Amino acid sequence: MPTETTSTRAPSGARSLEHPDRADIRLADVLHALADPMRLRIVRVLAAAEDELNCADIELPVSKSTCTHHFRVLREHGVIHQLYRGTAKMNGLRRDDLEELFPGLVDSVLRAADLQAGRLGEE
Amino acid sequence: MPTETTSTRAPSGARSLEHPDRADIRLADVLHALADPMRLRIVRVLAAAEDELNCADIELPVSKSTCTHHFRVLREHGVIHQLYRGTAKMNGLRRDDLEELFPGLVDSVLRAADLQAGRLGEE
DNA sequence: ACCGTAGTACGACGCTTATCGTATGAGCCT
DNA sequence: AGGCTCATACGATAAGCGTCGTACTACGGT
Repeated sequence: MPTETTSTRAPSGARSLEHPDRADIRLADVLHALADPMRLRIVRVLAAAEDELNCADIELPVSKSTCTHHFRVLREHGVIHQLYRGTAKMNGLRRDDLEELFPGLVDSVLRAADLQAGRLGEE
Repeated sequence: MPTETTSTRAPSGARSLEHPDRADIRLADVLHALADPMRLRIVRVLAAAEDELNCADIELPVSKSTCTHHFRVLREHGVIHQLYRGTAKMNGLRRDDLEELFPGLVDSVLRAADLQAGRLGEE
């Protein structure tokens, strides 16, 4: 595809991101997504925030590409949803879907993370 | 070591296994341990059993060495405890420790696994 | 029309992991 | 004592993952 740029696969206005249907979210995948310290950190920040957050709003000690990678893992495993708004990409927890599928799971993980952070003297 | 057989490193009577102290158990490690389908299966069986279980009591579609591997991961990450009884090795969930560290976490994971199994028509 | 900013794509690298097979060790039973 | 069974140790192998840097795309503002 030499000269054409927009017809490659672009749908319409906003770029679209692939999200798994609720029914396709697997427990092992969710646990795996949460098992990484960096991603757990992202999820904690997202859970604490009222609104959806920009990727860059979450400070992480990793490069931008690595950051993209972690957000994608979270999205593809059904933990967060993402959508483009202008040049930014907004992120939010899929609380409703997860609560419906695995009642109480996310809350207990977040609570466990809080408790452990307190125990270890972090925040 | 040609002729010597027993002095290689054998301690005393019962072989001893390394377990992490409760304070050293990390949430990310526990989640990681539970994120594998095979190990989640082991944990579910262990949770359903009243008594401690022999390794071989849990049927897994993997080789024996792989089985040993998964049990060790669960033990080293603080999810189960193991002890030798005669020729067998008994396994049990570290329910108390985990409940103290991460209240409700194990229960919600087990419940989530049950729900998902029901949804997928397995058991 | 241009540039800057936000994020992606892609390839690379090193480490971890899930799996296996075979050989070995530890304890029970006859 | 000898054999049986449960489980380990030790490679080996192949796949996956976290990380990075650089090059690229997509929007929005001036």
